[in-house]
This record gives sequence, C-alpha cells and structure tokens, in this order.
Amino acid sequence: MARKKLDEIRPEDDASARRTPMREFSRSLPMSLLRAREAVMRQFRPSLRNHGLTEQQWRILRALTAGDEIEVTELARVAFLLGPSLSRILRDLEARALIERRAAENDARRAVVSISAKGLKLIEAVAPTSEVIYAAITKRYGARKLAELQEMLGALEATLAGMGSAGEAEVEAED
Amino acid sequence: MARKKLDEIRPEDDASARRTPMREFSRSLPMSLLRAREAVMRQFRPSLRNHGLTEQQWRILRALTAGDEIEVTELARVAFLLGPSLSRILRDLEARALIERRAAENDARRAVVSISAKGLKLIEAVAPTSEVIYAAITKRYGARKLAELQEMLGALEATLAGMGSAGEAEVEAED
DNA sequence: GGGAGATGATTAACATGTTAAGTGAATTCC
DNA sequence: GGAATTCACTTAACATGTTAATCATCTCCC
Repeated sequence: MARKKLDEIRPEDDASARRTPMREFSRSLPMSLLRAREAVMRQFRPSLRNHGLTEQQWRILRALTAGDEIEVTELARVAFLLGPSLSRILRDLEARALIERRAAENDARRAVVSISAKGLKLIEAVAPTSEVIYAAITKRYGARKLAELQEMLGALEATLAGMGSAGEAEVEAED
Repeated sequence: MARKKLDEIRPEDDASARRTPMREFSRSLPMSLLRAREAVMRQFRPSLRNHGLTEQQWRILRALTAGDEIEVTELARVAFLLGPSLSRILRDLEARALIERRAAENDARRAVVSISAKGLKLIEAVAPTSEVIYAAITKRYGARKLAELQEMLGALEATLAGMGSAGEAEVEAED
C-alpha cells in the first residue's frame, strides 16, 4: 500500500535506460551539510590532534567548562553524543585524569561529571588556537553571513524536529 | 611564541574563576552543522535501515547510478568517503552482489566499480521513499530557503578550501 | 631497462556512530 | 511494601571515521 503510493512520485525512468534520476547526488542536502562540516573540522582537527584530543573529546571538555558539574545525560545532550559513545569517552577521559566523576546525591543511577584541573589546563592550552581558527573562518566567510547561516541551520533543525520520519509507514506495510 | 600571541585573544578569564568563556559551546559552527545534518539524516535512516542499507552504503549505490562505471578513487571523491571506509564497504557490497568490480584496462592498480542489476533493483525500491522524505523536507522548510542554504554551505566550503589549517603553526612551534 | 620515487588501493589500529541488550537503581501502582 | 515498570547508564556488536603503514603497480629518469 505504501509502496504503491510512493511509486507514483518516481519520475519516468526510461530516459536513461538504467538510471533512477533523483536529484543530482552531490547536491543533496545531506551531502552539502556533510561537506561543509568536514571543511570546517578540517581546520580544527590538526590543532586538537596536536594536543591529543579527538573532536568528541574536545566537545565534552568544552561542555564541562560551562558549569561546575553536569549529569551524564545532560552532557550527552549538550555535547550531542549518544550514550554509548559518551560512556566510552568518559571512561578514557577519566583514566587520563582530565575529568572527575561521582554519583549523584539523591539518585545512585545518575553520575555527575566535572572537569579536573588537568583538564582545565588542557582546555586553556587548546582554546586560544581554536579561537584563532574560528576568527579566521568568521573573517573570511563574513560575520554577518556566518550568523545568517547558523540561523538557517537552526531553523532547519527546528523544522525537522516536528517531522516524524516518513520511512516508518513503510515498516508497517511490511510487517 | 605561538602561545604568547594566541593568548592575547583570550578574553579575561577571571570573571568566572575557572572558566574559559569562548563562544557559547552549543552555538559553534561545527555544532550547528552537526545538529542540522543529524536532524536531516534522522529522517532518512529508518527507511534505509528497512532496506538493509547504511547511510554510506546508500551514498555509494546512489553515486554508482550516475554512470556505468567509475574508478574507486573517483567514487571516493563523489561519495565523500575516505579510502579505507570505501574499501571496506565495497568489499561488503560486492559480497552482497550489489556491485561489480574489475581491474582497469591500462592500469592494474586501479579498480573500476559498477552497480549490479540487484543493486539497481534495491535502489529503485528505496529511492521513492527517499524522494518523498526529501520533498517533505523541502516543502516544510521552503524550496527557496533550502536552495539558499545549500548555496551558503557551498560558499562556506569554497571559502575554507583555500585556508591551510591554522593548527599547523603550532606543530612547528612544538618541534 | 632497471631502480627510485610516485600512485591506487588495501590493511591495520584505534576512536566514534548506531542500535540492541544488559544492569542496577528508582518509581509506580496495586 | 513488593512486583512490574521505568530510568540512567553501560556493554556488546557491528559499521564507519581517521591516520599510518603496507603492497603492488606505474612512471620517470639515468
């Protein structure tokens, strides 16, 4: 049922004998976002690497500097990491003594994490370089344009937040 | 030396006793791009999953429908995958008989890949759903706004392409 | 034409993304 | 007040991202 309906929107597919046209692949939104993000991260990664940090580890440490303590779940939300990834990284960062962890007061399930003095020192060593890079990007792209881009990205995120994934109907049809 | 110069741009850091302020973390460009892309992919992933494909496998198959044959290096560029990732995925896709691979005519180093009939069939089963999702996103976000966003993303990419990563200076300083 | 270097692809090793399952602790609800 | 459920976090398993190393070919140049 869902199949039939979906098939209706498929463009004629005999034009090129064995191709499903679709949008030209490299211009799809996911690819545009992926390439843009990679172009940005390519600027930051070398500096992080010089300090022995991955992008995700940096995100976590950066998020921890925003408050004294934070629960793991909240940290996952802020650093935009899935639970399993966060678990592994926290284990490693704790082993490197860059963070500290303790149980929450009223709930033994929850863990509370904070950055250590050593972690702060590392952050302070990396942050200046990151700021320089960020400033260079802002200057070359244009501060106003950058702000506009970020607003459009936020709007996209907000737009999609209210969209249940359309692929779900298909699952039901196949059950 | 690099340290001293970089330190100059660090804002006063005694305001909060133990924080390096920087830009509010969640509003950084990399995070904005990451969240936006994730919001988009969240729409597509369930459908791909229902067909036994990951996002990257889909990218490869999609890229292969654009031409009869393509060299592995060119495929990596188009699908925006690093060589090692592509190597692994091609091995799996070949094992599943979704693609075919042969050596190039004049250069035994190069491999040439093409999509199989089975792969094409799979693409044709997935594409309609993807189109529906893409159309829904376009409609809700606005076609004009979406085009503008993609143009700005492309411009960002182009801007950064000409930027050697700033972290490199730091390496030299530490050698 | 043969050896040094360049090139295309793969493999290795480690870190993360992603989904599912597991574990222990709190909540609910009867 | 205890069984069932929910919740926070972790583990497990597999796929990919990332960098370095390897391997086979190819090119160039003497």
